Amino acid sequence: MKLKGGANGIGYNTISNNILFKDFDQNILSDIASNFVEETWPAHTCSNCSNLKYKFHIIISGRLKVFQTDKETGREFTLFLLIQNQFFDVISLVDNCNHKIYYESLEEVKMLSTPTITMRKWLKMYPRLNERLLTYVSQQLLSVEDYAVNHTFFDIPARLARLILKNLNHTSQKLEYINDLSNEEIANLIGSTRAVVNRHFQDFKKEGILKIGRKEVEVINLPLLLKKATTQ
Amino acid sequence: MKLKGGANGIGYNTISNNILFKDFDQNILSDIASNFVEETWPAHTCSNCSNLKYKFHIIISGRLKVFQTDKETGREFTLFLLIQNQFFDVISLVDNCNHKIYYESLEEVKMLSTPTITMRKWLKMYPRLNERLLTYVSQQLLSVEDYAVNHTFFDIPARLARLILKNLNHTSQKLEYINDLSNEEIANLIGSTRAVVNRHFQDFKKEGILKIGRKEVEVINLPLLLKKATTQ
DNA sequence: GGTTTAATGCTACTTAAGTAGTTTTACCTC
DNA sequence: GAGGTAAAACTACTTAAGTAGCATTAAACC
Repeated sequence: MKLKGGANGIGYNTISNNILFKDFDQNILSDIASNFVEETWPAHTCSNCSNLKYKFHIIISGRLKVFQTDKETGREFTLFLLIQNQFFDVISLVDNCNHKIYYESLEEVKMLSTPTITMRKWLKMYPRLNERLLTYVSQQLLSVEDYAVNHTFFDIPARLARLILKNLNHTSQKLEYINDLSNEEIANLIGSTRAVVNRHFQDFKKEGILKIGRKEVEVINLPLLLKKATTQ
Repeated sequence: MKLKGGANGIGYNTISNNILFKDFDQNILSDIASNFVEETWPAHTCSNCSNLKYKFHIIISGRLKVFQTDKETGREFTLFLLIQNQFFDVISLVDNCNHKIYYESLEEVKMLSTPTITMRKWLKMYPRLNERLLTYVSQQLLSVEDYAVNHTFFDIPARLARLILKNLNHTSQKLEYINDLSNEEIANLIGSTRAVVNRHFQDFKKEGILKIGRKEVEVINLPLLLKKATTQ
């Protein structure tokens, strides 16, 4: 499962193209890459923060769901879907708070990992890293803020419409990145439940807004969808 | 309204005690302090990001509400209540995204401000600043995440109970920091409305959990409140 | 091709959040 | 102490989100 990330391997390529280490000297990059190991999580591998507390990860391929659960009801809420070049967990890098969070690979996910302690050493050595992590965390903050605003001000049809619009490829009229998700996973993204999401998908179909296949969504009437996204 | 922050004035004191600049050399601190000006916002002064886009602020005293509004319904949602030594807006410092957000002083608020461009210059000069901003933004991320989780998993009584517990002084049994807020402002904090918050406050009173005066909350039965906070 | 499994579709019901509107209370000011 | 104002308390109503349970369909796998 683990391979040493050699100077010319996938590790080096990932590191050198990553926003964090972009424009670092080549020999520094080699050194950094050699301190990362490659990990592969098969589809639907689950983990929680306590297992990963002491490691920092960079995704190479595949989608990783970052989520919270309510033990009482079993409901999930997806905070982020991480893809290529994104990292986790920045929070545990910054301070040792007990940030309870869960991870699941939606398909096979390849990633690089290095001990938190190593990453902290680099943060001291290369101050640029702090700046870049700051940009990344700020984007995450905006993303969660967006979720909070949507959940507070909009009903499910509007939240569903906004999720679709956010992930819409305007040339193909189809969804990118979340197109193959089940109703259940869509519900987790907008903070609702499968049955409710499905109910509104049916409405959207009847109103001629969407064409919905199995794990596939296509927008038929964009103006109507835009209207759904703003008015309750 | 504006005063030059002199080397021995309130500006210098605020800067030198702030987490951002703590342990900087005294002459650097003086230079930094001299680039800040003091501002006073009377109670209930409102502003939005577009007015403040080019300035970075540090609160000296008073509470500043950071919020979003829905124009349709007029509802508000409070993201943060900023107090002494906290800053805004870090996001506009990091990238020039159009982060739409509003500000309102709950009472008279004193703060220091400096142009964003000056702050950016310091970030380049003193890399430590990035590290400290990163810690601050990470905390904000956790705070918004907490809001999102609460809003997704818990009903109003639970969210209300959790808000009270988070702000409870365990020796006095009274609320700190948000004790004098109206039902309306409490509602904004948990993403609900005044009437609903009041309804559940009445229930909490009847159940002997809280004693509620005008703009004052006291916890009578802590175990029951804890129970409300976890079960729906 | 037949069986199993998972996703989707659908119906019926419950409940709590939101809304509107009015009444009462406390507080502040003159 | 009277009058005005803002917050809080209360009543009645509407609606949509959530829940449960089952039916149907598509895909996956022997």
